[in-house]
Amino acid sequence: MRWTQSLIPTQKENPSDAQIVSHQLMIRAGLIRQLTAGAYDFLPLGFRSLQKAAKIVREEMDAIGCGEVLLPTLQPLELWQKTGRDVSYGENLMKLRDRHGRMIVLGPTHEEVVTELISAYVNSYKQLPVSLYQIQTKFRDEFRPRFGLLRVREFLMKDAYSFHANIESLNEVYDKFYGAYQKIFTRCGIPFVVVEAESGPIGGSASHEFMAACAAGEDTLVTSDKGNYAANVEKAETGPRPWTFGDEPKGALEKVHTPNLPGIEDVGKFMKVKPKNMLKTLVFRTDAKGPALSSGVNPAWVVAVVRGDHEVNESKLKKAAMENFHVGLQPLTDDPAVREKWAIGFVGPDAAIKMADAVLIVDPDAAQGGFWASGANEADYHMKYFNWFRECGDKLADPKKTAVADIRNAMAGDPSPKNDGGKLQASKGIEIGHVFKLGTKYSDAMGANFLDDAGKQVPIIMGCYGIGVGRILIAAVESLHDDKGIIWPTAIAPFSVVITPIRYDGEMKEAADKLYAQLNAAGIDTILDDRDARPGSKFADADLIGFPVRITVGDRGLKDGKVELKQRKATDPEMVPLDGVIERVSHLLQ
RNA sequence: CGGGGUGUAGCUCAGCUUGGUAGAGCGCUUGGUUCGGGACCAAGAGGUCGCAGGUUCAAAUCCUGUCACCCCGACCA
Repeated sequence: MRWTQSLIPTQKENPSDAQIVSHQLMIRAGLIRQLTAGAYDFLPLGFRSLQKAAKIVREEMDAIGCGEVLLPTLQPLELWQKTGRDVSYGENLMKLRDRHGRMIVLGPTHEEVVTELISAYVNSYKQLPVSLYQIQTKFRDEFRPRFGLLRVREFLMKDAYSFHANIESLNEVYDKFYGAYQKIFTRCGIPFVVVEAESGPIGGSASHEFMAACAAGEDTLVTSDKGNYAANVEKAETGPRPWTFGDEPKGALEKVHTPNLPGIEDVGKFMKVKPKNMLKTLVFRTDAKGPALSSGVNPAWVVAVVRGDHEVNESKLKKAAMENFHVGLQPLTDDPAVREKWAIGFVGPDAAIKMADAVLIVDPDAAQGGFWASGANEADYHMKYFNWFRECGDKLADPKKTAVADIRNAMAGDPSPKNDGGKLQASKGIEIGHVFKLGTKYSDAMGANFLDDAGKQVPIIMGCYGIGVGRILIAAVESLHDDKGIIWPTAIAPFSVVITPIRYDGEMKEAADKLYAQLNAAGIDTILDDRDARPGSKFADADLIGFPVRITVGDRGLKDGKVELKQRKATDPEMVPLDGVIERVSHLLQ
């Protein structure tokens, strides 16, 4: 490619609305341009990188025997109604009405469509397993698109689905995808970690996320300093944390008027109590009738208590509620019916004790003696010197009323769940891939069954596997750049080599043209900077875009029959004779 | 959706408080001098100041509405 024949709008200044490095650099290097919130033009260089990443993905999918398909973006809403995801996917689902008044969904993912496809053609266990993938544009009406390509409404995704007659087959194929993903991200040159993620209906280690470690990431990873545990914070467990409710009261209960204070922090400041000495109390409505409590009433409410500086982890709480009280939970909503019964915002743990149809789940860190402040169960009031036993009595020891369980997000400093003395650490990452054992959620909903070897109709077992292709680029740029610009890994660089003639005329032009032809003939991806620009700005652009190798053709070197060869990641250039360029470049690009 | 902010030339921004014929730097065009890390001189092109109303003799500037974009938050009420 000749520079002057392409569209490469580099710019010196950072765009004012770009917050993270990858966004800034990708715009400055002329790779992408924002059209509207969450939608980007891929310009020639950006598209080349995207295509190279997609090609690597494609090769590794083909290598594990996955068949490539292309499924429609336009999907009938009815399909989504079958699985209930027209509701559960919520506002993120892009919908439109066609000229006949039919409701169309712009596909955010393709479980419904691919399951429909498989159910039409697969009837027997003899046809299983099958794996399909596609690389295609997805649409999600993200609440808040941001950070360049990180969170967008339209993006290129590789999505794959596998179909199985039994769990063993799923596990086998899942491991293949897992391995393929490791190869993909390794080939792309991105530093990444695999973490346990929120597991699916099958349980166990049924879901893994591939994370590129970087401070700009939206996900929080938790890892053990022993190096043997890594999980998404949504999933991360902690080792046992000792607890005891017992302690002598530190003082008489003191009610404090705390009006118009929106959060724990504000209340704490007002009362001069640190959040870690406060109890945060959340009220959840149950969604199923559990067994009778000691009071003889089914629990309608689960009251969760964590320390003021901690965050409730809803899926841990759900699990604890199920294990201890055999009830499911409804998501938190601001409901007048809830406010009628509870002084929402000012609830104290003792309210759960007094309420006959409520149960209490306390995080170990909150189930300690000492000084506590909490809500006073009355609008605009909190209380100080809350003491567990004095305020709650022996109901704390009643397993049908009270449970202590890990219900908060893991944090740096927590004990590792491996129970080996490891301490957890927290860091940020970008989710670039996700593998997931789906089970029969979609085949059940859509009636995708097959006849097993006993002649019985059973639902197909599924797995699904996604990669955000654009995020591969972000992850690379975020982790590989310096103050001059991007430092592309060769595998996904827009071009491997840039030829920079000091002046594009005379001898230098001749030599540059010849090298350009030779490199292309050798199958090396090369761009020729044939602009009539000063060397300084050509160098600056080459560094900004981040081509792995730059060949500078200047009169100084040509006198000795040499050109200068510089790797983007290296500090010093080397002089190479003209007839040795191909060999040297091939070597450097390996 | 709540809160905050910004819309002026392709890009980064000034001008707005206190209304009076539209500005700078970068980029772009032409000519010249230059030419190994973002050159210099000279001459130019380019904006109905997001959009719509209103106030006024007069609006980028004041008022109202609206749209777009950015940031923060959004389960801890």
